[in-house]
Amino acid sequence: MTPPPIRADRISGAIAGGQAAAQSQPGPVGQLGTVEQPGQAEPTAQGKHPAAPAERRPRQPAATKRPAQRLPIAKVAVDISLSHLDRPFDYLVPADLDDQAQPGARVRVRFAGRLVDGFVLERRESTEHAGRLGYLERVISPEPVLTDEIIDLARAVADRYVGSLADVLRLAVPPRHARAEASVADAAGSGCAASQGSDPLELPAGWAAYPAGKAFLAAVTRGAPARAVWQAAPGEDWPARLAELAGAADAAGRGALLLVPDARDLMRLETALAQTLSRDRYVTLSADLGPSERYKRFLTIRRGHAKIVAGTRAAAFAPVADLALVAMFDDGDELFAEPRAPYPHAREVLMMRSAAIGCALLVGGFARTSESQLLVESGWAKELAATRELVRSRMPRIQAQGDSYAIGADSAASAARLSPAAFAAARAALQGGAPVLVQVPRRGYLPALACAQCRRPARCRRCHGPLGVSASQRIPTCRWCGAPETHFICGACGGTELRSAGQGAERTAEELGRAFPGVTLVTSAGQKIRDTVPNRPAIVVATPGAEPIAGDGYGAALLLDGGVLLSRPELAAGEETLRRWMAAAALVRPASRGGRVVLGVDGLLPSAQALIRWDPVWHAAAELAGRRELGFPPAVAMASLSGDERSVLGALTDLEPPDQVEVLGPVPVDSAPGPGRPGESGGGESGGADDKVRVLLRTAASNRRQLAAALRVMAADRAARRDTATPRIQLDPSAWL
DNA sequence: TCAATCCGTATC
DNA sequence: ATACGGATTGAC
Repeated sequence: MTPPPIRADRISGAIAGGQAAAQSQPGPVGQLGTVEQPGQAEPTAQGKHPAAPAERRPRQPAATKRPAQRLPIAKVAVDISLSHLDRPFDYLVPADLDDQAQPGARVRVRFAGRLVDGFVLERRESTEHAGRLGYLERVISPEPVLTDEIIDLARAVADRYVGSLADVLRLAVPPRHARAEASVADAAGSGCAASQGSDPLELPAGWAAYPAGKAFLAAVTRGAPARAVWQAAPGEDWPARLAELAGAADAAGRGALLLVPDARDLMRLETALAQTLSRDRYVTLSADLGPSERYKRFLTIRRGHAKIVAGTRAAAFAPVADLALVAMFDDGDELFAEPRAPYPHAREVLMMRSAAIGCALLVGGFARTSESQLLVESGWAKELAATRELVRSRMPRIQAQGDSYAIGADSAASAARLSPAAFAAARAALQGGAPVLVQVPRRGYLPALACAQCRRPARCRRCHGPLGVSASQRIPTCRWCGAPETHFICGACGGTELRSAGQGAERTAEELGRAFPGVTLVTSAGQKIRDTVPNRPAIVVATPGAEPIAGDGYGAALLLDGGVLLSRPELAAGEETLRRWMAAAALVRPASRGGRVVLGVDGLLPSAQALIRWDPVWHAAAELAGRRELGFPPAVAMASLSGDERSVLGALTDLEPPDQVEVLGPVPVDSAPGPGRPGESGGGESGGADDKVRVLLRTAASNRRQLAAALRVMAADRAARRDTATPRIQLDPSAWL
């Protein structure tokens, strides 16, 4: 794809230097043989150094090294993250490595005097490099782990997120495991026809429930580049739906890539795939497989043995052959955001991939993200949602009960801080022989500020960033632009009082146990997560994302402490809350079979309204409209520069931004959590040494490429200089403080 | 006049 | 990051 931009002055400098050094003209291969061999290079001054006595090491006899007859040049991507070195370098392929050094192979090369790893990107007949070429040092493995498609994809992702190709390739290619390499059969079974595959003419009932479902399934069968945003109906067996699409691709002899947030969802999907496809047709891929198994499966995919791949976020780069479909479920899950540089989001990777190769794309979930909504509104993707009638027939009865619990009445309920409605719904379900799901929020949210009157997150009046109070400040301050707020007025209700949000609300399983004596109590949270619960009366306490599946659906779900979720300062708090509620409510039986959901917040809140009406599209449209108005992603493009003050301010000075870029900050941010670096500075005299700051750059979405390009030039420029650190650059970061 | 050192720059 | 080249400085 597009090569990284390089400053003109650097290019001319390189050419001038090269010409001065080069004796032989850059030219056809035949002349390359005349290039001076390493062994004949004039001796350096090393032998005269007093500390190192004359030690003339006879180097490898040069005569044996000759370039390969055909395509003697290898373009190599070296494993170096520095952005000014983020381009291919040419090496000579020694004749004896000719067979092995094929495109996609891992190699080792001498680069700036050091041996570094790299990948052969392509073989060429000639070079454009004016200087002297070195030879490939060795081929680590002839296994072509990279395909042209993945190389292009990785380059595009690196450009999009202002990262280096090396960084993206580290995400895309699992570490090599030699034993695994030997154990995977070699025969590329490209010829094998679809094994069983469902008959494409017989439409599965599942997709037929969606007006556009048939058309989408047919498009996948046909290999057409259809793009859809899917809102799963309540109670939907989404793994089965994804498996059906994969089956359609398989029946057509094509590949499919299905992504889910975590290993637990992957297990469910694998179970569904097993019911649709024979075992040798698909492979699952996740980080928790361990290095050997992970690499083994990667090779299985690369060698074309399995063309249906299901996995977690890193599988977005899996080298699946002949893709007809890329799909993901629950795209709002934060696990789809890669935490390592350059922080690509799997949704974006799949979008880029489908656009590049012209395959179908499906982004789905029970809820809808602002990002998906933008895809629909911009016309890039079509809507794939069930009719209102079908939704109504499948959804449970949902009511909101405010967050004023237990007005005197039932002492058992009040002990568990359950509202009477919640208590009644739970009791009815248990009496009907069904399990009850109780969703409680995870602990440990950051303290933030909310309007005391309406409890919405308090926003900065200048840039609409979240207000917070840190330990050092007394005055509420914007976490984005740093503006202090002394006279808060709530933009939503006009309230002027602030309260802290996100404190307190913790409910334990024991409390609930006391409220329902004699009922089986199950918890699913943190490390001990339950996958399923039997169809028997039980109280199932789970944190969001850890809800077990109930075979016949839950009789009721109590969604507690939504207020805590809603008042989180994150940009997507409302959206995220609805996503979690819907994921839980989707596990409950339809109202016609007695299914009930009780929501522990004020029913007038937009997120509550969206749940009660099961209308995630309405919510997403409103959310996106709001973000347009306030200038939030994904309506705009944002870049975050963070690091120590010197690097951030320096980067800001060096940056030549395109027009219409707004700079927010810099503001101090709490130093990143995680393993701290000991021994950074010796004299701990001034506490300001590790101060981290951040600036946000905001511009129109249509300006994103230009902003990314300008950031890349800045980063390359600073990396090339000594003594100038580059801050961490994140484009459209998905986590907001 | 030579060598040790400092900068700046490229890294195939 | 290093490693190299060219310029600069310092001592004979």
